[in-house]
Order: sequence, then C-alpha cells, then structure tokens
Amino acid sequence: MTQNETLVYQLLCDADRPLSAYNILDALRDKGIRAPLQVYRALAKLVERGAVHRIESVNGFVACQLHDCGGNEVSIFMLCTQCERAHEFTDTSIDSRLQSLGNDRGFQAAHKVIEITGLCANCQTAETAARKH
Amino acid sequence: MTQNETLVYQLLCDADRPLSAYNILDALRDKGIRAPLQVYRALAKLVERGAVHRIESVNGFVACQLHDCGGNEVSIFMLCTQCERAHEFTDTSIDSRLQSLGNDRGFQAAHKVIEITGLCANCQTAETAARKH
DNA sequence: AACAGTCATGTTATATTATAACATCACTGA
DNA sequence: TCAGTGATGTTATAATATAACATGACTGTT
Repeated sequence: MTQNETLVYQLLCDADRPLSAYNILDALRDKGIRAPLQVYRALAKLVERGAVHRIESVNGFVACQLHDCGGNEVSIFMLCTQCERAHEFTDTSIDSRLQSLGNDRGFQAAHKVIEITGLCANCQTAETAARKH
Repeated sequence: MTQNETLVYQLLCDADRPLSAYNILDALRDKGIRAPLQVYRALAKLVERGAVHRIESVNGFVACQLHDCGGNEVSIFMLCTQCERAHEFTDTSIDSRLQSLGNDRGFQAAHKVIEITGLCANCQTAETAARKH
C-alpha cells in the first residue's frame, strides 16, 4: 500500500461512519494531503482492491467491515440517517437470487449495490424516548 | 401535476436512459426551464410520488417502468455501462429477504436501493462481434 | 552507469451535481 | 379583502468528481 492509500485507509478504519472524499481531505491536510485528486486516487485503488466500499446513497466511503469480503459476495449496507452509521453484511440467498435474475436476462454483472436507508434500532429508541418529553 | 413536473416527467418518459438533472435542464431550456432548482424541485416531487426513480449509481433519474410501482415493492435496476439503458423490475423473494434482514436488526427501513451495473445482453453480443474484426 | 518503462505523486484548473436564501406570484378558503 | 399555502423564479454558492499536465521514484535492461 502506498503512503496516501495507507493514510486514507487508516482514517476510514477509525471512522464510525462513511466519510466523503472532502471529509478525508480535510482530516489529512496536515499529513500532506492537499488536493482532492490525492484522495480520489487512493480511494479508487482501495475500492478496486475491496478494502473500501463506496456508499452511493451518501457519496461516502467506508472501510470493509467483513473479514473475507474478497470477491464473490455482495455487500449489503444499512445506513442510519440519524447516527449516520453504516452496517455491512452479506446474504447468500439475496446473492444467488440476484445472480439468477441477471442470468435470466443475459446480463453480465460487474458491480452490485444494495443499500437500505432508515433508522437503526438505537436511534429509534432514542427518538421514542425524546417524544415522551 | 404542475407545469414543470409535467415537462420533466414527459422528458423522462421519452428518454431511453437515465438523465441527469443537468441533462434535463439543457433539454428543457426552450420550454421555460432556466435554473437547476426548477428541475430538482420537479424531480423531488416526482420521486416522492414514485413516478420517477433516482439511480444512485449514475446520479440520474428515470421514469418508473412498472405499472403498479406504487409502494411496497423494491425496484431493482440493471444498468448497462455501454448503452446506458436502465431496466427496472422487482422480485418478491429479494423483497422479503431484505425485509427480514432489517427486522432481525430492528432496522426501520425508509428507502432501499438495488442497482446492478454491467453489460446487457445486447451490448455483450455487440462487443463479441467487434472483437472478431 | 545510462536508459526506457511504469507507476505513484503533486498541482492547477474545471466539470458535474446539488442546495441555500430570498423574492414573487397564483390560488384557496375564511 | 386578506391570510395562508404552495409553486415559481433567480442569484449565488456548496459539495462532489475529474481532466490535463508536470515531476519524481523505482525497476529492470543494456
């Protein structure tokens, strides 16, 4: 891993939510990162390698949370609009169903995005509690 | 439907691929649309109503292709990187699996995105043919 | 050692996508 | 007649992403 990639990757690992490229840029200014392109290039490599995922719904990036995210499985993200946390997981049955949907239509899939936006359990109870007052 | 919404919706219905807000703006300049906000406002309403879907992977918008897209089912999009066409459909089994994944974690889902990027059948054969020369 | 090739880097400028803030207008119902 | 509501229009600006070009660091070859 190159210098810039390491910086970006470490930052994403420490973060508890997806970061935008410009969040990353700002956070790493004093580490020698000065231009958006430096961030975007590092991200491109990391994403290509599967170490980082891009979250389309929020134009952000997260470090992969699964040990063996290498390759076959589709990552599913649950994104809380309140705390902004992203939880990643996989599901074999969705995987295979999606696969066969593609096959049926002769579609050659290169990339799959599954993102669910809403309120996580924590933030729901917090909200309910708040309403009582 | 308001004037601007009608213009935007008609354009999207006639298009054979997702259009960006600025594509729409350019196409409707001579119909009285002059600023991005006019487009974004119309799109927001149309999306809210389910008449139009936002495609996160390409920052674009398409008219809903299904008769009864009103409400419960999650739209799945297959996006061809070559011809740029978007095909929409639904799948009950993915729906319910996604539903229960959320339930298991107490996640209250508000919106779901499923997008598959790749090469459609047509463009694959076109590519194969091209390689023969 | 000299050289070409490749890949990471850095920098400036610019393109693309999206929203804030504010003013006005048209319609509806009391 | 007037207050309320929602669509409109306009200017400015924020946020996200890439193009184009120059430089530097390393590798393997001759």
